[in-house]
Amino acid sequence: MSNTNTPPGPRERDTSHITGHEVLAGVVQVRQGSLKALLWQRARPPHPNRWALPGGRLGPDETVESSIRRQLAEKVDVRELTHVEQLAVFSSPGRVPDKRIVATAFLGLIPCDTDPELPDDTAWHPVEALPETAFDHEEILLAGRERLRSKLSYTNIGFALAPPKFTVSELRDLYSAALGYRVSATNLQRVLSRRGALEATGETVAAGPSGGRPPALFRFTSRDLQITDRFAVLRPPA
Amino acid sequence: MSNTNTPPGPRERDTSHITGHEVLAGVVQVRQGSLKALLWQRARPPHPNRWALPGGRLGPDETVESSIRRQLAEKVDVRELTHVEQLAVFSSPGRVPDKRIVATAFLGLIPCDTDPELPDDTAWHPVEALPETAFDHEEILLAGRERLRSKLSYTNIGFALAPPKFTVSELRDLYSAALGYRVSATNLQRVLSRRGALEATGETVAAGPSGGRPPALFRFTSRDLQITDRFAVLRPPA
DNA sequence: GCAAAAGTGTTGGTATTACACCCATGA
DNA sequence: TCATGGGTGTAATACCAACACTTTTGC
Repeated sequence: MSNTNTPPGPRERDTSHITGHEVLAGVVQVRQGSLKALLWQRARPPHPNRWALPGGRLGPDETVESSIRRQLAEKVDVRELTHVEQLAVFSSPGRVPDKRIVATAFLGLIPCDTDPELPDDTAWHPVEALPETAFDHEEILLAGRERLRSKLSYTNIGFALAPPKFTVSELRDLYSAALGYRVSATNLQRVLSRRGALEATGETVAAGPSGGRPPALFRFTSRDLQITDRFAVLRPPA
Repeated sequence: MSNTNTPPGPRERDTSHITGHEVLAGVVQVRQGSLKALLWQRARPPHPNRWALPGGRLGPDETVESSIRRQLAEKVDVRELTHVEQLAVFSSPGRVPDKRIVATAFLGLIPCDTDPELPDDTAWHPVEALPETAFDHEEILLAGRERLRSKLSYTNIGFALAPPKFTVSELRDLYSAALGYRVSATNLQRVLSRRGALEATGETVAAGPSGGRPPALFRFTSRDLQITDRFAVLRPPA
């Protein structure tokens, strides 16, 4: 198994058996009513023209968390990333041809009110209709979507998809896009309010062009990830 | 940053900047009414005499999953491991002195009716009162306990701690030990039955020496991990 | 019979969904 | 005034914990 891309120089040994480590992130955002992922199109082999997740090699003096944040800063502003979390390690020996690279995969979230400047090779793609992806990046992205969908149910992770202030209707549209099915605004507001994750700002905005009652603006009480529904069952005694 | 343990030979370059990868597992079992972890005592530096998690270097042709199963087979029989799952990546540059080793951590579960033969340097220790541990292994173990506690609430993961057949009282003791608080046998049976995770075998066993009604034997309907409480809220429409 | 342990019935409380209904605005 | 979307009230259901009660054994 020789490395066909960067042949070893005269004084270098073949290090293809040495495990390299990369970090990758499935960065998603709700845009135009559906969940989109940030992908860049590869120019060079392997997998030319296919779409890949942002990421890169782990540096010697960084954790996987700091590494992925550093590398994403080249694609999107770090301040725009409202949440980053580890997903899993992907380590099939053949996941990258002719090399041995283990990947630590992350989920990254961007609120819907920001529209980062993207490099020319980079674009948003709907997660439910991905283009041809490189390596195992589709699997990583789908794992990220599953994680997001689960956490929408028992945490306040919605804050990471939402702007600082929003109407319940806007929040419902975000949840619907991420979950893939229609969510009731009525019940969404009640669930999040009962759990103390949501609060009214007291402000309202003007009604839309077709009329209707002017909606109130809400915010998440915390913009850090919190588990709001610990212990569905078998909870410890009070 | 030189490697003080295996100094580079004459023709070798200093590779201490190259990221090595290891796999580690927090292997736990309920023994004598409390959750115990499998640890081995280090003889050599770094951290001599401290207790460490089983694991080792990732091989060139294996995934992290197959690697940890291979390495655990040296400590405990793989057939005795009823469940193995990834926990997280631990990657602080200083987590192992003088080396750069990224670890993929796993949680491993062993049912309470097996008592593996252990090497001389290996022993079970209560997770709530660990001895002095090496590196970041205590953090890994506590993360594993948290994962187990969470999954006891919304999956059938109890199967991995229990023997093939058991009474509800025995199962209650397993859950109590793993969760760290008393669980009601009455409600435990009802929750797991309602979810279809538990079923009666039809058999009963003799009562204990102090009398009492002879308990019935139950089994888990599946011995693969299944999420039994998907979507606590915001569930998709029927 | 009595103590002990297992298992069932029942009740009160809470969480959640669905749906009816009221509210406030633009046209 | 009416259509429209926002928001509240409420009923039906399901789930859960706690506890009373019954069952079946050993002594």
